[in-house]
Amino acid sequence: MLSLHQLTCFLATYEHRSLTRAAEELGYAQPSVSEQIRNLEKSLGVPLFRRVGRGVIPTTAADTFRPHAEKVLAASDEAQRAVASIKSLETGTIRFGMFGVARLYGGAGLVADVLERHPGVRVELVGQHSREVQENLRRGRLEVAMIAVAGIESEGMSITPIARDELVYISADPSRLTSPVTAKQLSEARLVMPETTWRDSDSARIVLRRMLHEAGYNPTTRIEVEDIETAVELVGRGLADTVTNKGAALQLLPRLAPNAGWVSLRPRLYDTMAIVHRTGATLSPAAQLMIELATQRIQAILEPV
Amino acid sequence: MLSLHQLTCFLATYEHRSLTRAAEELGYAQPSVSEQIRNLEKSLGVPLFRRVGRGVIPTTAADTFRPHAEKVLAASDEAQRAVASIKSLETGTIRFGMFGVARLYGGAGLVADVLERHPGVRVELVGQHSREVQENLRRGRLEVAMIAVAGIESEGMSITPIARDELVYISADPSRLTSPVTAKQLSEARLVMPETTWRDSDSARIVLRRMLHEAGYNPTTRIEVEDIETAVELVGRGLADTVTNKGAALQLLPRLAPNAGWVSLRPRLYDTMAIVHRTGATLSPAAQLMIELATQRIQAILEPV
DNA sequence: TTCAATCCCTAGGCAATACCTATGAATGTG
DNA sequence: CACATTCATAGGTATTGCCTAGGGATTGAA
Repeated sequence: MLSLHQLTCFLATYEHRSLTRAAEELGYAQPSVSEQIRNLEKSLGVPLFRRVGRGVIPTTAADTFRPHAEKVLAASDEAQRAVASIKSLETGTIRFGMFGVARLYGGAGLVADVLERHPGVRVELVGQHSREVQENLRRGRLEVAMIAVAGIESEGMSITPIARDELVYISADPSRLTSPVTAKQLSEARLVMPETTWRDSDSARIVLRRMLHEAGYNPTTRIEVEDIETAVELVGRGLADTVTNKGAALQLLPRLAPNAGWVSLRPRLYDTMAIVHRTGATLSPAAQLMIELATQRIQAILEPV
Repeated sequence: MLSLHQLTCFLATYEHRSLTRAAEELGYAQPSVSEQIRNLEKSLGVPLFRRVGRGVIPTTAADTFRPHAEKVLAASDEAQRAVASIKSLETGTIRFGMFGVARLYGGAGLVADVLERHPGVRVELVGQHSREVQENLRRGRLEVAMIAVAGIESEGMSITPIARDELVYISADPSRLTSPVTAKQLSEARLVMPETTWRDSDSARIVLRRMLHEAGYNPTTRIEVEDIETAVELVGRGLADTVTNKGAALQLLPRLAPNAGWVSLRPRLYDTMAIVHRTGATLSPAAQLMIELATQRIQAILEPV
């Protein structure tokens, strides 16, 4: 079986025309190099050097072999170098899980931050929703993610809360924004809610349902849409009100529903943003970088926990 | 220290997304592959796979590493292949296809040339006739050959003309050699022709038949023999005339028919000598050597094309 | 929920390999 | 003819590669 070590010994010997000097250069004893060359010759089935009194002389087979050996070692170096630059985040792909709303808080800026520090890198923000992201985490397709969690569930996962995001009531009707909205008002409101597909596992919805149940009401929504932008736009047209994360509201209202406003709930409700990864996993430098940057961004916008 | 074996294990694991299946493919126990991957990860300083319940999942570092690993192994294979073909020049057998007449031009000298450069080698000149040689080429029993071709036929074969050999009229009767022989004279002559067995596919005969047909004559031969030496000898005895390659005539006349002479045909006809091998084949050093030597020999005697 | 199957890891043992030092044999050199 | 240099061999130790056996975790089905 050919080995890279044999090739190294071969090239040193070829250059120096001497096993002794090759061994010196490589820091081995002379018989060790001798043995490597012997094994290489055996595995190739061709003598590579003629042993003459003073030193060794490469055969024509060695002449032919040399450029190939150099190419193999060069490719090997290149392979190591490629991985080393991954390690130092010079190139490669960083994959980070992020649910829908979080991208509003930092998505584009996060990518910008990463690219600014590591211009060669590719960035992927994966996941439409925190639940889906969680699934990918569990299956190992994602190393780390930032998601919204309703509680500290999911065993096997290490969840580190980094910020909380208040849930607020949004409406285009100023009369409904005069004071904090109660469960009763909420149950009577005409609501448009986003994230239809994930309605059962969306953490904001879970928190909301819990609050309503405790007050003895059932959640009812008039309209179901998939993305929060659409929901906010509908609010802007006065067709319904909605409840969503305050951070998202602050960002979207001026653009999509300038005539609408927001007010807290009573009692106040919060969505928790957390960094999640498999318990016990050693995080890669890429993951650690993303955690740091994402945390900074989120905490600059929301209330740190 | 990086090793080729680690790369092999890595690629198998990467492809199968499973240590167990990689081990199966490579014929090892699963912990052995596991250990190789672990060592590779250690030496690269980067985790390559995330171990998740069912199988393993490559990290982005692994994605980056993979093409490099493949390149290293490819270079290694190439290195071994290169030496293997060198080896065949030093210990193996060089087999070269050559048709009957060509051996007159260089056969013995060619073998001498090869042995002088590669004393350890065995040389075989294969083939009685260009047609038979072509058959062996087609079946892959010969890598390369020098044959006479009537045209550029034979799909799948790469044909490189290297020289042309005039067909000349040979006679012991000086009166028939005073001027170039025409189709009419040819059709009226008493001819002895060699290569009886291959009469239909012999390129010299094909060229000759074509010329006669165009002039409205049918080829008729008085005597058919197998080898050209016999034919020339019969010409020397005045029993018949013949048409053969000029190169062969020049070589054989002094020895076998000193009283005979030759004259061109009108119009002049030529037999083409060409190097033939399977299209797309990578020629071994042995083959390249033979091509070079044979071409030199032939072109020293005949007119290069 | 439970159970069996799957898959990876760890542990411990054996064999092969890598490397060392010491020494012998061959070949040029003074 | 000694001497210096260089490679090969011998023998011992440490490391590595590979194996089997068994444990823990995840997955998919009952």
